[in-house]
Amino acid sequence: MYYYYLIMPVNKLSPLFSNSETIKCLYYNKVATSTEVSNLTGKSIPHVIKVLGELTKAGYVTVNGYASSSGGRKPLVYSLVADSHYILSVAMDQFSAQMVIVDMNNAFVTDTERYEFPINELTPDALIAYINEFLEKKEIARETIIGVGLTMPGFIDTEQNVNYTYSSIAGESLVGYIQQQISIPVFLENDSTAIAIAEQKFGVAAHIKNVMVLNLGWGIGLGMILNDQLFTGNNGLAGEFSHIPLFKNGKLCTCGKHGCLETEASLIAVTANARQGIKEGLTTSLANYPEINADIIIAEAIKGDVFSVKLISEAAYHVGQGLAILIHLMNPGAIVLSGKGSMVGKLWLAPIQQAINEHCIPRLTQFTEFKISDLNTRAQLIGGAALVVENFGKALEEKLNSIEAVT
Amino acid sequence: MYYYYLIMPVNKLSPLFSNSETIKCLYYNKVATSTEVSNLTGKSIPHVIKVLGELTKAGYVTVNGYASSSGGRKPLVYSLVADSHYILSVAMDQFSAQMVIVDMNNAFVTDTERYEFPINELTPDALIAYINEFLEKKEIARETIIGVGLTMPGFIDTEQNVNYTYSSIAGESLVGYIQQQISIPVFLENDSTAIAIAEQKFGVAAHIKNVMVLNLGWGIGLGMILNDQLFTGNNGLAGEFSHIPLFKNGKLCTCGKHGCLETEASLIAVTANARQGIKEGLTTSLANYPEINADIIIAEAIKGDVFSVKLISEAAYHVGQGLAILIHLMNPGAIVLSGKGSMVGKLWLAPIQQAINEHCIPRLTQFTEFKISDLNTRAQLIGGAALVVENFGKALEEKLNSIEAVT
DNA sequence: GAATACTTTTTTAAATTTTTAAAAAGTCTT
DNA sequence: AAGACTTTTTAAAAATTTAAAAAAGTATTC
Repeated sequence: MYYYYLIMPVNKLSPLFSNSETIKCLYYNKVATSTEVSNLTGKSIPHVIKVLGELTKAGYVTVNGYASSSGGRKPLVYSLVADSHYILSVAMDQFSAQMVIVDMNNAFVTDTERYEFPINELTPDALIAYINEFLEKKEIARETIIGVGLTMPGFIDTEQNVNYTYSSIAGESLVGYIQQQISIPVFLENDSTAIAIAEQKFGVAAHIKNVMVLNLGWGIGLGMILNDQLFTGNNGLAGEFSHIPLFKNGKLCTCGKHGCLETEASLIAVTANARQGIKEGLTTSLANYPEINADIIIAEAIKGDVFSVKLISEAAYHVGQGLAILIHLMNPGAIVLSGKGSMVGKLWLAPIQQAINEHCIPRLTQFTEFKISDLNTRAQLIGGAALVVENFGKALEEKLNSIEAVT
Repeated sequence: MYYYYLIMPVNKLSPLFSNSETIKCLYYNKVATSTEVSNLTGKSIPHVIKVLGELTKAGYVTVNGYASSSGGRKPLVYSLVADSHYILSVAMDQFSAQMVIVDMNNAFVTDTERYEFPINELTPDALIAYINEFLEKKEIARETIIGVGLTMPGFIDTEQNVNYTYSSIAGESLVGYIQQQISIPVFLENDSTAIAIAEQKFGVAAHIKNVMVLNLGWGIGLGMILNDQLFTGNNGLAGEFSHIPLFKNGKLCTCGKHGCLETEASLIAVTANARQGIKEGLTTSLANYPEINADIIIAEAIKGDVFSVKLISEAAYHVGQGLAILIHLMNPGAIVLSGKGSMVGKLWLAPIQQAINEHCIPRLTQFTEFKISDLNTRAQLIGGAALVVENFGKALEEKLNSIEAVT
């Protein structure tokens, strides 16, 4: 089992790289017929059938019987062999990392574990230790893991594999270092971008050509799907929705500028406003807590605390102001509320709509639909796994190279 | 000559449609070697050489001798036959239409004529009369014109071929009507989008993957090049930069909303501010005019009138505020100042930079370059012609169909 | 309820396209 | 001026697509 890749002649495997489009297709659709794969990959049916046959022989793909037909020959149904490979998804936010292992049917095959630490204190070696600990605990053979999807906040340059914001963990060449230490290919991506991928492939953004996916968390991230593909800008830094200069409130933002959207609309701003309100002696159930945080405000808002609802509504209205700009510029087919904050998506929706109605040309708004994510807190983990699938060919190749280097 | 298309068997021509990528490539590069065409179209060299041979035989392409080589066999240089076809470009703004005929080397082969009228009073029949008048005056055989590129301001849905803003001239099916009346295929596009195409293909935006092209005119239009291709949103309505809600000035915009960028930054706003200043008795050479307009203010600003410069600077600063948002969202490689207003591009640049410095995260600005168009007032006309080239295959097909219908 | 018409998928064979390799044509250095 | 190196073009092989036929169903009709 361990020597699987070694026994197989290298040049025998090479067609697999070019077949990664078919693998992606099956991963995102769970099951598919040859016609469906043909339509999705843009390859001809005879070619697709040949590829599927090869992949079946190689153990990546299996036939699941026949699908029904509206009249005509029943098509064979193909799917990936769920346990042929696994993916480790590592989803970080400012204060923790969540890990889970995903199979080739996009199913979580382990519990999700959370490791807590402030992100800017994390070292590569500490992260490696967490990953090793997790893998040993879950008793998944390292050789079956095709790649690690590492997703985190920050300005991430995916060409250079660098996180400019948190360079201690993902600075220059550190991704390469981690990859080498755990002997599994590692793919790095921004958290909001990962969430956008998840929503596009498995969420409410599926099959919409142009989508703005909001990551409602500590800040307000934005992942953009334009013309059915991820848009990350000229240097991978697009989507800094949080820091668009929108207010003349004089409030200093963490980015060093004044009046960013974040200063009025993030959960950090909401928490600050809550503290101010309590200090002023407002009637609110928040006053019963010794110390408050965003989770508490959200919880109380759901329970119906008027002040908490007002706080979130205000933030949401400001987000809506920003979205009005986005709609004018991008004319998107949909805007998706995702990320942690989407758990209370309906609380956000009304004030956002209000702001849009006030600030948008009606002719434009009619084309943009609002949707609330149903992936909940799993979005980033799913996106991280999809990131590895997107790079399946590359992952396989790197795995081969590393094994070749050992022999 | 007249029956050229009829003599040729229809199915003989069909490969030409699929060769339109090669034609586009030659049109945009003026001259190109087989290797260049191969790289640009993504087709293999043997295939490109075959296609070029066919096109040469059909009279579309000619060989221009050999290019120099940095070491190695000299490549053959191909170009389009300049007079094999012509394009009529019709560029409208709010008050006039400019027309010119362009050959297959992207050269203007006639003078540019201007027809004046308020755009919302123009009828399709009037436009048809202007076009016919122009064509007869220029003595260009109608059969050699492969298509008309019609570009104008307004919310244009390129799927439906409808201008929602000025529907009297380009409402439902009116484009089809014009096309039928003049027996030449017509292609409709937004003015700012046309300018963006022109800048990408022939201007300072060439070879940059992600570019924001500003159309500085009566309003402030925006055409976006994302991942090397035009982005027009889910319904062709993207780029409404003029109407992003940015101010709390209470000023009513033509769009019906308050506080649009246009209310502070357009030439209309500049003119209003100028009148106000004159009324207040400020010292300015503008006071010498019985009635002022944007052209006069620009002229006086160039001459050095302090008040005029201040007016334009203020507008430019506001444009810069909007651009700061754009940079955060899109992380563009370049921002191009184009359109009529770019004639005084340097006047705009300093205050825009000022605003960017104040409102943008420095890490982002370093990746975005500012450029001033060198296409001047020709940008929209060039873009209109390019629009026809982009649809060359379609144009040829429609021409064929219309001739077929006659026989 | 069997025969026929219609759909849809799969297979087969032919045509096209692309890739790979080799040959031709040229430049540059020593 | 010869040989090493580059680049384009041609030729042959490999891969992919297109078109057509065959296979396997479903629905309808008499």
